[in-house]
Amino acid sequence: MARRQLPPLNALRAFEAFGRHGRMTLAAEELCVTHGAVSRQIRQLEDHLGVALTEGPRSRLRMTEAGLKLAQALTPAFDQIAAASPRRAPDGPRPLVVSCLPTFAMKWLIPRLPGFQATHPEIPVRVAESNGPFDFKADGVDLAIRMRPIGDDRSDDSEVTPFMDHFHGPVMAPERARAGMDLAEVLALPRLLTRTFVESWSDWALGLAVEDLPAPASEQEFDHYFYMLEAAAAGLGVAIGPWAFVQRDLASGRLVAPLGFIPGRSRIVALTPIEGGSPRALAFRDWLLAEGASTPLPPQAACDSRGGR
Amino acid sequence: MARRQLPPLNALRAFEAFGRHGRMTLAAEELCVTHGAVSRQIRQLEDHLGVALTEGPRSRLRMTEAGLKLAQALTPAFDQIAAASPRRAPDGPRPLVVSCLPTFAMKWLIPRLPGFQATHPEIPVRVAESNGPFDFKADGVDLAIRMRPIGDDRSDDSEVTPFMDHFHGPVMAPERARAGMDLAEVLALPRLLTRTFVESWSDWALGLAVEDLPAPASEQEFDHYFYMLEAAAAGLGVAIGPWAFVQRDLASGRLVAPLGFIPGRSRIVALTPIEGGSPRALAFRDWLLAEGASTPLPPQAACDSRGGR
DNA sequence: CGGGCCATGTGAAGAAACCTCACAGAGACC
DNA sequence: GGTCTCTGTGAGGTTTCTTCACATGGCCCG
Repeated sequence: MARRQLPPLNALRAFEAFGRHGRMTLAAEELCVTHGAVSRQIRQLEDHLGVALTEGPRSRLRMTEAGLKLAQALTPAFDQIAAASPRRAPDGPRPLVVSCLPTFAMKWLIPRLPGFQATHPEIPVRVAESNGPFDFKADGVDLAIRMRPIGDDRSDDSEVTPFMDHFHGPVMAPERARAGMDLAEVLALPRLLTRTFVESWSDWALGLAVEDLPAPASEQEFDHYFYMLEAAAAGLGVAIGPWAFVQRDLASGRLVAPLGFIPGRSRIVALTPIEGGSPRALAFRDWLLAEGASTPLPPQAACDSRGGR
Repeated sequence: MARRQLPPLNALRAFEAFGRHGRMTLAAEELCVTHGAVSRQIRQLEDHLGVALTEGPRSRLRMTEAGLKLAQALTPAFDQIAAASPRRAPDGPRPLVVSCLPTFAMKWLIPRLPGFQATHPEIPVRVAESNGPFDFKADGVDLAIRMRPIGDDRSDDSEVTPFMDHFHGPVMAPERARAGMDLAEVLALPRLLTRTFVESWSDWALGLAVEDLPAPASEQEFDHYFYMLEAAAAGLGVAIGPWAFVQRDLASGRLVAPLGFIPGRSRIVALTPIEGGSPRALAFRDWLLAEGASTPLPPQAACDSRGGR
């Protein structure tokens, strides 16, 4: 008689967070619980569905294809729920609202936020994740972080402050890579794309001074950057990963970048209202500049603009 | 640090079910819990959000506008989750799959299903709710229920069996209605539409031999029939309601139909595969015919084809 | 107008789910 | 081999959810 037979919702939420972060420990942090709780929830979900959602050794867990598919559907569903749920007005002072690309927030900004809080404990920060355009006034945004082509630093209603260069390169699971892999080999692998930045491959090729990329073995498109990167980690193919997004996964060995990284045609910029940028927003911008300057640069590209071996 | 601050998910599920059914008791039945549990969940959700989601006396509860907005967003989100969640294969015999319009399922078919089960306990039935086209083989559908214009009883791949006539008329909350209300008064009210049947008003006007409807005070469109009807019950305006869908709400007084009902240009039909319709599907079709014949007809239309007073 | 009916609100107690703590196992890296 | 990181798990406590039974309040009908 039940119209729907939904899996346990809390387990779905836990798995969705795991899907985005790629590690239970991080998902647990987001949900404000211990890693054990997340482990149990995901286990419960797998039992309920009768499908393996994770695979690999405990120390380097990845999603199965079924898991990736489920997580990709869950993220927009929960986003929709979050967007539709009115929030009661907070008691404290209005936080500084920073609009940011979701993956940049997760992989770069949020891990560094405690540093900002340490220097400016009086400024509460709220990160609003968004890919698209925004309006300072209508959306209550104080500062936005976006990608901008180099040179395109003019805007009618915002001041553009580049604070970090953008390097990118092909990344994949260690099992797919070989020592001394060359360009042709990489291009022969299945390619992974993200809908939020479909030009990634052509942009990267342009940086290599390669006009036309050969057709790939296959292509697969994802709705979000982080799912594309998780798919790469799961061994489904090769993705163009921005240095800032994959730095930690490279360090931990979940991903490798056999061709290294090259500078992209964009920079990561902070946007502030052209007039009346609040002191708090300017303080945040200054902190971004300092953090950008102290972020390590990628290793020397193993494959420079001459291409191939 | 939490990326999202989602309300309690189980409370959202309870409220979503309440939103579709319009009554806690029915929602509780769907969720296989008692009405008290649903009542508490919704109360918890209202406390969490700090927003009233329901209003009106206990015996005739309705959603507030905020509640309607939330419920409308939750339904597709949960649908998406349900669609993405793989289900383990059931143990028992393959059930008879009946594809049906969601609102017809909820308001007419499901309340009568126990009657079918009583006569045919050996045939398990699964109701698959769907608005769109379907494929008997690809979707595993044994029988489908759809609306069909009268006379359009031919089909390449299915046998069409009309089993119930379609009557419709404007319905609204009792507070919006007056005794002796006439056509002009009804047409002056805010109009409610549903995306799944946008022609409802023009179809109804055609039945009245009225060529052009005057522009309404305002229009509001909903994604589902049942939300449009809930909006009508909440007093947001007037909707064209099919007799089969609103019969129970009229009986209970949640809705009134001051102009009565007139025959529509469609009939409700059962579709079975043109060849190899299983005996189980035919048994179900026969049962539909009997149920359709025994469904009471609407009261005499207070407003016939001459229109107005 | 009073009794019956229906649907929801609620107190208290029991049931279920969840979380934490602490430790174990398993790779990875040096 | 030692150490670090991350996940799996047993036991036990805590919170949350449900149920049952009854109360409340509106509607209908005679």
